[in-house]
Amino acid sequence: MDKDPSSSRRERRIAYRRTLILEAAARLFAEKGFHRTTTRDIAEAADVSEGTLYNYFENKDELLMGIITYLASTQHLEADYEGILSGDAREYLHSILRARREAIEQSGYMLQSVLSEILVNPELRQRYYQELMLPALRSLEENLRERQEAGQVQVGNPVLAARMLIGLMQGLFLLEVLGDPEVHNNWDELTEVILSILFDGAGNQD
Amino acid sequence: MDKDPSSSRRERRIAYRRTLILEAAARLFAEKGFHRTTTRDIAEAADVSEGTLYNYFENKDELLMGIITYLASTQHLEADYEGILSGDAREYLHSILRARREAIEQSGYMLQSVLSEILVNPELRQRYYQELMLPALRSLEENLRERQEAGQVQVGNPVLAARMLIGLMQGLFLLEVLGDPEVHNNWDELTEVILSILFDGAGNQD
Amino acid sequence: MDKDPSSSRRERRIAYRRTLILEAAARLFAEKGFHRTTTRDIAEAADVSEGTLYNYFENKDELLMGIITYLASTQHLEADYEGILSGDAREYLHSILRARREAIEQSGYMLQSVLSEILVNPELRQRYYQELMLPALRSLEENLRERQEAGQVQVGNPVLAARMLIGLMQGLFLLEVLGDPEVHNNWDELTEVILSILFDGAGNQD
Amino acid sequence: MDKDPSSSRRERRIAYRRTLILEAAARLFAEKGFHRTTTRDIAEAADVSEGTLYNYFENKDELLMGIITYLASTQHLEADYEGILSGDAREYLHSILRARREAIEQSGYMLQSVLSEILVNPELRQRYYQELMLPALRSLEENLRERQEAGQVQVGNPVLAARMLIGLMQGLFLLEVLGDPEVHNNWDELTEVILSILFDGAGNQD
DNA sequence: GATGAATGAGGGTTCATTCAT
DNA sequence: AATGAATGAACCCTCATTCAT
Repeated sequence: MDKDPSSSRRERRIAYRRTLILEAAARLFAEKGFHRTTTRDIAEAADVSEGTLYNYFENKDELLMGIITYLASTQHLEADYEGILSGDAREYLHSILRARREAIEQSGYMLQSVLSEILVNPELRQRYYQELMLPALRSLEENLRERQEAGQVQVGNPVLAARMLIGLMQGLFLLEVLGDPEVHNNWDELTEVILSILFDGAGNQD
Repeated sequence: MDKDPSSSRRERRIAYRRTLILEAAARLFAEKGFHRTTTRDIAEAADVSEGTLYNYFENKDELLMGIITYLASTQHLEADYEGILSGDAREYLHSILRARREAIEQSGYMLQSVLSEILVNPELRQRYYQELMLPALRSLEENLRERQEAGQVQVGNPVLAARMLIGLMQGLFLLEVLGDPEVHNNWDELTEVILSILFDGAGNQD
Repeated sequence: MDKDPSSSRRERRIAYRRTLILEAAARLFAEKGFHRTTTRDIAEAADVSEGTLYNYFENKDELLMGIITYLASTQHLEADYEGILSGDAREYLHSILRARREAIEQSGYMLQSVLSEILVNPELRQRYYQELMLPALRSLEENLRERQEAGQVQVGNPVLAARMLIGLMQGLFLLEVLGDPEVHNNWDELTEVILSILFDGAGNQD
Repeated sequence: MDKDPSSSRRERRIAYRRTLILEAAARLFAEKGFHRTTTRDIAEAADVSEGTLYNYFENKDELLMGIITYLASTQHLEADYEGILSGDAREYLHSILRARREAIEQSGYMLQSVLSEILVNPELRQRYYQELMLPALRSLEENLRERQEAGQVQVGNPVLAARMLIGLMQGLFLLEVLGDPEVHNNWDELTEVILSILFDGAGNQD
């Protein structure tokens, strides 16, 4: 009697359903915004009833919190920025930019869905900053400090340099969301321009 | 009878009230978001009746449009980026960063109020991009191109370099909104770090 | 220009509307209970929109509170019980019973609408007790005490005798609501029986 | 195999569980009302699952019916009122008041839980009247009639006098529920006052 | 019999918008 | 132009009930 397998299959389906709901919600939030998305919309997109939503999330706000937690758990931004010291500094930055690009392609809609509300919801804002932003900033700071000590880079204050780089990437994401065709179509060349300026400087030293 | 003087005085009063409403709305939108702000909230903050709002704006959405138009008309971002070719390139970038800082201090809440909706409202997004973003990008592109032709800077593709710089500034604004204390408290030092990296490069060329 | 009269007519209509809503609500609450009555039901019965309900009452619960306040303001139960000392004691009690009967015929549905919830809603219960029950008890106590001192009646402890009489009247109201035909059809005879027992006693003193 | 014993043990367990559910429900209904009590509340209080409730009761309304039936089967109000003719009339009334007091102390919450709905639910009201009220009224009527014929009491119309007495006791219960401290704290003295007035009259016959 | 996840109809409440004054 | 009461569509959420396990 395959009862255990079947019940574990059910359990898995239940656990999976939470993710399905979260993804459906995030997609809709990114498309039309948190407030213009109704719980009915989400239920339909996730192929469950409205009531079921509330078996998985206490209320609509908790869906946003859930998205942040999900992002924090799957993205491990700090991992991206920890990198390996042994690697060439330029290659390190290159890999960061590549990782960001991939993350955005895969789950940019999640970031977008949440970013809109973060701008105007203090509670959410703090959670986002603590759980996603700060870990990323800390990892990058640390890496820059070590590389600077090792003489690989010259960034002055690593704490502020980390802000500059993270800010740069957030800003490029914003331009992408705004639909700027240059950023969208020429990512690779843009990466080159960025790397070149950041490493060699835009000043004409000749 | 002196209708013209009296009506122009009235016109001025009307225009002034329109601005008052817009500022009240923007402040509230930045604080708690467009959708959590009711027309009643705005009416109270602007010290008019709800009905009166609709004499100045067709509907609530038009307030957002109004804020964008207001920003476009008062900020003249392109002016910031046009700068003067004669000036030193480093000094030019420095002045851009200073201008951004001042603009954000004065009317950052307006940008914030609108940015949240821009992320999830295609119509608004396009308007923002066309009226504010693109002019700024174009000015900066042009300036960079001319400076590069004059041999003052080395940025590769000026179109993409402009994206990098504008993106960087947008991203720093985001970090500021998120409440990052480093960005907020050490703006001058951050400016130095940015200028140094952008001009001299972070790579250790010794 | 009859502007003042017309606006005061409007004002009167507005003030009156509150009462209309309250009466409509009470009638429905008595018929099918507070919880089985929807705000839509009330709005339709009062011939206003649902939204308008909320211009007059903060929420559905406040309708119940409003009914209690209305009862307290219109019934002036204490007045009923204050009576006139000069009057014959038996006539006094008779007039109390008559007054109760009339009050119940006119606004019994209001009492019924509220009584159901009072039994299971502590907040409402306290309000009802303080605003309606206690004043009536106090007046009756006082009257009984004075009459007893004047040698008109013999009730032992007036505080408890007041409980007995008020309890009796509440209980008869309950029997009426329960649809007991005897109480409903023979009120006058019942009054005689009550007066006779209360004054002369049911014990056979011969 | 001994199926009968085991099944009767099971039957007993089932009947017991039914009672547990009923008691849990009544307690909650008395506390916060029928409509504010969810089936989940009841299930938790009775330590069963929500689904199990529906194995014992067809639906939520049937719980109320069940409570009335339970009251009717356990209280046997008629028994209280039948009394023994041989006893002294005053003693008879005294024992009635004592019995009510005890019944209320033991299962007043059940009466309260059901009374609230009775006031606004015609179906329930009729059932309550037929199954509980009428039997009590009939017994008391009969007893009074016999005692009057025997010359023990003078109540005029025994049918109406029964209403007066039952009404009085219901009304005292209401005052108790309302939290009146006098009724609650001085029950014995109140009993004396009532007996004295009912038997000897409040009129000053000297 | 027992469970509890899934359901979806229905309810209270909000709020942008209108319009008579 | 200014007002603010009236409106009603729409939304979030609850909860009695069902049913597969």
